Amino acid sequence: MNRHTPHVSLVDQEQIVTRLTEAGVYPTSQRVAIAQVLLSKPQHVTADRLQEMLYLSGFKISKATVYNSLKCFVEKGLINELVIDNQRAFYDTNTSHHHHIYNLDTGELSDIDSFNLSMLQSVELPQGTEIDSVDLVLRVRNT
Amino acid sequence: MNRHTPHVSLVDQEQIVTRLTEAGVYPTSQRVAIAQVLLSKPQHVTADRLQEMLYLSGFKISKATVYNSLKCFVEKGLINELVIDNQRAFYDTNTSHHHHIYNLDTGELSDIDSFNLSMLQSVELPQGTEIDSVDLVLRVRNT
DNA sequence: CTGTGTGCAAAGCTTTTGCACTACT
DNA sequence: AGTAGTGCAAAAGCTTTGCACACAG
Repeated sequence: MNRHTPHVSLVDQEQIVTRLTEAGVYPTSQRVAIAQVLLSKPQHVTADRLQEMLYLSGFKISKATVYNSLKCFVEKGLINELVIDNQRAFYDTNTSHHHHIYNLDTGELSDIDSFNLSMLQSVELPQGTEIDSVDLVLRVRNT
Repeated sequence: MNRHTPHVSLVDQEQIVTRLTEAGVYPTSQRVAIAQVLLSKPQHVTADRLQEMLYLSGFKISKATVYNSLKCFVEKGLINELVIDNQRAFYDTNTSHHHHIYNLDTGELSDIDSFNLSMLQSVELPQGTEIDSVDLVLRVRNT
């Protein structure tokens, strides 16, 4: 196996192409590579970390393309963009409704299953608006 | 009143100096100016907007100093830094515990009084960590 | 051959750093 | 004069834009 051969199987590639197409994303080679690395398992990544992972898998894709692809995936509902840290965006492959624990010391991000937030029903929204999402983040520190 | 005279009273200045000193912040002229404009009323501002407000009040302070002062105020508990939008930090002069409604269409940010989040007691925190803060943001869109 | 849409270098933001300078001792 | 700490220009980091290029019809 030479150094340009990505460590992925054809089966994965076909599944990914199908998944992208069904979501309405045109499956270019860059997007397929990104989706293979990103969607392979439940994870929270930054654009920077994703580019690094792509590089380690043998793909050389510009940061602009990584960002544009992530944005495209978010718009089509394949992943979620998280607002966790003012310095950088995190992308979450788990699109089901859940919340997060963010370790301010280590940068580690973990999931909390969605719990009942029925008390939100009593919140008065501003005139002419509707809820897009409810984001809850527990920020923790090492003791 | 010439154009270099800021529209603030001496009484305000003295109160601000006292408040900064009590919080452990050395009251330099830039910090006093920033605190006067920032702490004059409950509000949510970005660094950029704050610099603009300072300019309109007759103060010319570099963006680096605005950022460094805001960071200093956050560390001393005078204001809170909010994580609301991946593009920029918001600073909140209301340091009591409460949550936020963010309008994705207009960028408008409003408060929700803190409600009972007792269900968080059942959340298992990662080993060796303690809660620093609990942030809840309702993201809304115009209908 | 035409038009739609992509990939990426370069530009544009936001935020941090490093150092000259100030203000106390 | 020494020292601790500030203000800001310049640097760094994150994200978007604009245009050359590729691909489908």
